[in-house]
Amino acid sequence: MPRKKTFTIEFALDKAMELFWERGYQNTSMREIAEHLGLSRSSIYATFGDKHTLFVETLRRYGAECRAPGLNDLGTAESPRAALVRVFELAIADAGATRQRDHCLLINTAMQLMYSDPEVTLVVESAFLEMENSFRSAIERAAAGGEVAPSVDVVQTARSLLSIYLGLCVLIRSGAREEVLQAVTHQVEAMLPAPA
Amino acid sequence: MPRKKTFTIEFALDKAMELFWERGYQNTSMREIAEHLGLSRSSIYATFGDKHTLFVETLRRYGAECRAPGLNDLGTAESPRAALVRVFELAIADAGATRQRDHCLLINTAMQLMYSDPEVTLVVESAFLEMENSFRSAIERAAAGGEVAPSVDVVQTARSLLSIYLGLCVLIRSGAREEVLQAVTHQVEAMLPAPA
DNA sequence: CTTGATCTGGAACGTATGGTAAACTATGCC
DNA sequence: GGCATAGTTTACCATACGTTCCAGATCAAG
Repeated sequence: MPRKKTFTIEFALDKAMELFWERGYQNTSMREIAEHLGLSRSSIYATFGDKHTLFVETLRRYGAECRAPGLNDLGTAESPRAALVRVFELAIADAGATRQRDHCLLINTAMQLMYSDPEVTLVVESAFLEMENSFRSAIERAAAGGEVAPSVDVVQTARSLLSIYLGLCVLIRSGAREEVLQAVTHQVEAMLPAPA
Repeated sequence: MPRKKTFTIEFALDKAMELFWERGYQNTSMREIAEHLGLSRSSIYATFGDKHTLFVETLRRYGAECRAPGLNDLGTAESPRAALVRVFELAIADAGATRQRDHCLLINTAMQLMYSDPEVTLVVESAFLEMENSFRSAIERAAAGGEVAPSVDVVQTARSLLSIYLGLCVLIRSGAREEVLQAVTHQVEAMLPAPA
């Protein structure tokens, strides 16, 4: 009996994400989202109920699907070490291409909404944990495959890589020079030395 | 002839900084600032003219005076290496003490206002560059004093430390567990190995 | 004490925002 | 074809914000 929706929620989330990503939560109004989506605000409110929950939904989708470029290949790559380094190189390369856009919506969010938003905090926390775990298992695989020295502390290195990656995102956003970003990549390589 | 101001601009900037620091730019209203300062809005507008310029002024003061805790000691410390490590330890320690408050207003700002604010971009960029330079000269001094191996690439390590520090701030903000933060400190130590 | 400049406080303005209510429209079942 | 259901739209509301204006308070010089 009912009328059918003229859009899928996935499409709406993706479109909304584009704006949140580019401008941040506070800087994106529901009007802009509606316009960007080609709908009126009420439809969005009817579907998602709230700007905040729309954003959380967006965040969840981002955390589930996108994350950092190259991160999803970590588990399957034949050379885990190369895949690890590639995560950082990709972040830098993409930064050059699309300057405006920070490449980690999660970090963006972490800095903006952590103030008093437990729901968002949870999503960000778990996303970071997942990144840490991706790094960890990749390092383990690399060690098992003889790509990195067994003396490397897996857990500590994974956590350090996470920290470096987040810092790299901040640097990119702040418009740091290419050489600075490259230094970070080299450091990542140095943190994953070949067996003696 | 004129009446005297009932507050110093330094005091006002410090007070305003407290709020901007805790809540970010967008989340801080001029009304809150006025209340926190014990003044009326007009006085603030008469003195600073604008929310934006007030913020930039605040940023400049922060960049000039505070920066990261422990960073100012880098140049004078007898043990530059220990001072370097201490910068990271302090960030973590302070994080435990005052949870709410991110310890780098600059990062906060970088993530929030970089979208389209060239003035702010400039301040943040130069502050990061200054941090990089502080790290660099400390590493140089440490190498000269025999605290770290001469094989350490000074420039690359300084830049990596900057990235790690920024990432650490994000992690702190995101409520990361103590162990994760500690891993970062250990990594910093590992990046500054003693001479063979 | 007067004067004149400056500062202060509060009211007020215009705007933009998140959110809502009610009218309108399309869909599918009887 | 009617009718109920759900989606979409238009118009609207209340609020909060940055900012400005104006009357009154406060000081220093003459």
